Amino acid sequence: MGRQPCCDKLGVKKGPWTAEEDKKLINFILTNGQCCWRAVPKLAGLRRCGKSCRLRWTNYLRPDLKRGLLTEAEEQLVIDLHARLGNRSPSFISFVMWSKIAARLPGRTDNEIKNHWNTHIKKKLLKMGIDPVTHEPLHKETKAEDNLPPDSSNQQKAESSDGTNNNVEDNSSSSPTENSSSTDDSLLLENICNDDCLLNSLWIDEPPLIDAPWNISNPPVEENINETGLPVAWDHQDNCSWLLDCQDFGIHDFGIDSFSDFELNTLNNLEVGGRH
DNA sequence: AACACCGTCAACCGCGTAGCT
DNA sequence: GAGCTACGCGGTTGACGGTGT
Repeated sequence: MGRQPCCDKLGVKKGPWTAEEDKKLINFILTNGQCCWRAVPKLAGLRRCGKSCRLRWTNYLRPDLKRGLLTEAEEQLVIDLHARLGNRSPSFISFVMWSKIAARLPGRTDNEIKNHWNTHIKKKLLKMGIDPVTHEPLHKETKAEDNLPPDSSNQQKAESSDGTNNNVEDNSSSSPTENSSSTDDSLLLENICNDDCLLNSLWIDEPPLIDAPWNISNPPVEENINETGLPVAWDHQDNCSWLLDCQDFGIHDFGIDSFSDFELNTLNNLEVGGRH
């Protein structure tokens, strides 16, 4: 089937978002909720494609987003989840479900976690002598691959692990593979750190435990709070004081009736500072 | 001071697929 | 069941800021 572009290429703006655009998008979503992204740009008066609007919203403008570096605990969780989810694709090409991982980390986006993985965690693991893809010791990699096809190498290597890497990866060293039996999966599940229902919730179509994207009451971590009590990420907007209004909303569903006229007016009356 | 290099991350691209007709 | 539309996802790119020379 032919695939149409998500938007008219002509007249569609690309590149960094301006504060003005952000304001328009937030204003629109606060008013109308999230629906039909394709129509959003037109209705919001933006010269962007719907996809771009969705991305901007989910990765940057959502009021519940924490920003800043991942905490140690978050990082460990990402590593742990990556070890378990990374190779579950039927084709067993490395397939990381960043969105699933992100669902376990309140206030974090898949894009953010993906970036953090590629820029920080990957290097960290490599430095520790661990293959960030297989979560196996690097020195085993070449040995095992001599005798085994790539698809079946993980289990063998895991079993032959000498346990020299006493890090979080150790208990996740048996990345699932195509040949994983249900027994292997059971073993994996047993090893999951303090939430056995984790993978079930990820792999069965169950709502994620963290399923309240608008749970503004979820406090940002301390180190991400600035002197005004706001997430520091909001400082990144040159003028994002107007986002304050979002925090007070009962916007679990972001319905139009979730905030007051005053708040809407505040949004409308904000001075738009230049961004970037 | 000027330039090159590197790291980070926001944004884009294209594919897969759910859902509708 | 086929065709189409829209959305969500992971991979990738490129702009920008920081650091080193």
